[in-house]
Amino acid sequence: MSGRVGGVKAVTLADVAAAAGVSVSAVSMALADHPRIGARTKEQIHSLAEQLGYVSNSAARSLRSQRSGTIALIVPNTGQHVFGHPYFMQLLVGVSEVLNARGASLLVSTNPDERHGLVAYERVLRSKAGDGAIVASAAVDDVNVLRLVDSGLPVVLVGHYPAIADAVSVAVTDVDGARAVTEHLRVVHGLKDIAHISGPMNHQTSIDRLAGFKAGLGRVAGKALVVAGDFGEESGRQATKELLDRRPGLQAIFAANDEMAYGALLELRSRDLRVPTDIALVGYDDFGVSRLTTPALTTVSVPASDVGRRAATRLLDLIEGIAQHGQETLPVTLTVRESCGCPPST
Amino acid sequence: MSGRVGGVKAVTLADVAAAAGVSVSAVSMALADHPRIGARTKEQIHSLAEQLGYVSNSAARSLRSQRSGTIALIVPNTGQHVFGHPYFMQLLVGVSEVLNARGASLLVSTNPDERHGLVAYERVLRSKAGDGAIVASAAVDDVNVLRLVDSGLPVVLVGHYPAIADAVSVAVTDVDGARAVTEHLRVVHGLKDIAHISGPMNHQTSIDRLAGFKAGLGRVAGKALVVAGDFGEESGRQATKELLDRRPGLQAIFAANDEMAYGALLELRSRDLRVPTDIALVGYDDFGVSRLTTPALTTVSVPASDVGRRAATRLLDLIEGIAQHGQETLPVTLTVRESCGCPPST
DNA sequence: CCCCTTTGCTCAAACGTTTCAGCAAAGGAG
DNA sequence: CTCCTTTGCTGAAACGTTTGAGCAAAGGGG
Repeated sequence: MSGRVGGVKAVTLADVAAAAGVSVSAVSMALADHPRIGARTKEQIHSLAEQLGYVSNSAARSLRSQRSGTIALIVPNTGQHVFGHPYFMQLLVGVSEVLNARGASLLVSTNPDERHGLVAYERVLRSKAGDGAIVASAAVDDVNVLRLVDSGLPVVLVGHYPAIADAVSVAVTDVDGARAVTEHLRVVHGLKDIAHISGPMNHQTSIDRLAGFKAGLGRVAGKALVVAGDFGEESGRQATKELLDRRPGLQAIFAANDEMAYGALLELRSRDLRVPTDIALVGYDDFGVSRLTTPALTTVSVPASDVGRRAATRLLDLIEGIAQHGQETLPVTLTVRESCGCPPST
Repeated sequence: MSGRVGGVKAVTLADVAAAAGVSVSAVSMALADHPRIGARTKEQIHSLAEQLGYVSNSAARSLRSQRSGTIALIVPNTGQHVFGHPYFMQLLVGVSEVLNARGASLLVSTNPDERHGLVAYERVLRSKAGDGAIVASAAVDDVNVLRLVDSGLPVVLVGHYPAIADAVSVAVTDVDGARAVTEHLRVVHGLKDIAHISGPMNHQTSIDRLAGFKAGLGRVAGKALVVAGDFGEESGRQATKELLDRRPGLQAIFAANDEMAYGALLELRSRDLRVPTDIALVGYDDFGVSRLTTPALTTVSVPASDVGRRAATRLLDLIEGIAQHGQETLPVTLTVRESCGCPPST
């Protein structure tokens, strides 16, 4: 055993060729199952390669074939922000499932810090480290997304980007979901005074959910009270403070995601307001633990892993030259639990 | 704009060289800040490269320099299993933070299916796609881990591997944590009849937490009741059913992770057993939402993102030739909330 | 004024693959 | 027996980079 760190002596095509007594090309072609290599030779080379533990060098292969076999998941946010949200876990589940099935690798690229929106894109885009990219959770005003799409590199966007009409993207019916949950509060529970804690307004998701909220209010929309958060739990708590101070008799809060709803729940608890008796609360996303809180949170279920699956599938198809067109939209579903005032289901 | 999919014309060193009127080597050396290149030339080349949008081709660079600038996070489980656990999110947070800071990329490698423990390792190990690997959550009897460590490739193991004494690893004080939480139940709350829902016993984490549990029971250890789960919520629920059926007057349940504790909570609720009045419940991990359940879950906080940070740091150091020795162990902390019987903290 | 060092660059090889053109041998048709 | 096709392989080039050797010019010491 060599004392050098990382001193693994790699087996190359040349080693296999020498052992088999044929040329390097023959080995390469045999392993690629090229028709012009004899069956006997192929068999021999295959078993020899196996025996020697040959694995093709991915750098050399990529260089020569202009194909890395890797796709990048680009998230223009810091690591903390990204992985902190269960949404990305679900997305990753779907993406990695498809990539595994199709023999591709996954490069996860996040931004070092909030300033350099560029970095995450560029690293992958230019260096050819990935054959294509899935871009998740970019701000609507992020010019880099546009540049990336325009560059001709295969890219699938996660989410709805009205500004980039011809992009290939996979989104969910956020407007419908937000309207549905709002209407549930208004129609089923007869609540009129409903406030919304929105996400950051430079994200389309926030815009859509806000639009759905307003639509769901129907003709009482004039009373709409909206405070923006940042999708983080603490911002949900802050927003709730503000809402309660501004509108003491508030009947319901619709938070644009579950994490902010948790923050709201904490604040409501600390003010001894009972959910849903004193005030109803609903969230959005339905990741992980919404059903474990007390009361269990009524929310909108977003099929994030399906989104990941579709995004990965379409990206791989795109890379393989199968044309993909426009926006694909997956439906969300209203998940009624107790925090809206409905009775607990067993 | 070319009509071809992915038809991005890459700018190479040769293009920059031509524009600058120097050789390719000069450009390469200038960009690498080699001392034998004149200051004026360097400056000119740098601005020209910037202007043309040159980004080095990562495949070519890797091939020539035998360095990919990428490290792999290997998780010998399927995508679903991996990302489903908040533990990995936290790990990823730490890992990606360090990698970003040090200019490395992250390749996430999971297993296509449970059968082929090999695949996840091999893909990265041999193809040189990664300069090193962080292995998370492997079973203790996984021979591939041993092979990987023995291969000489830089590897950092997450967790405690007694069988591989000389491996570089980052773990947490699981035995201490489990003992602390058990002792809390026994000493502070005076509970004697405590059961444990363990994780799968082919994981060291489960073994350590079980050992800590037994240690924490002290001389009442004879009464120890243990049922194994699989770290999933549903298995926690099943285990709880079994425990309650076998020991009706049970005073407390210590689940080896929070997810199984959630499952236990669900089962206890459905039997109208009140926590902590009728029975105490504690978990382990403290990810995300343990404080949002009702009652808030007493648990042991595992600094998973710190583990990720340390693992990544040590791996990069290892790759750079800075020797790393043996096991590093990070402390866990007991996080007391309400489910053990302690009063709620405001 | 000559020789030696330093400076600033160029040349060429190498990393491990894939792929295309080509060539020898074998087989088949006439 | 000759010519053409097919079969089965080899040789060489190319992908874009890094790097060590080498070379010309400039500078400095004697």
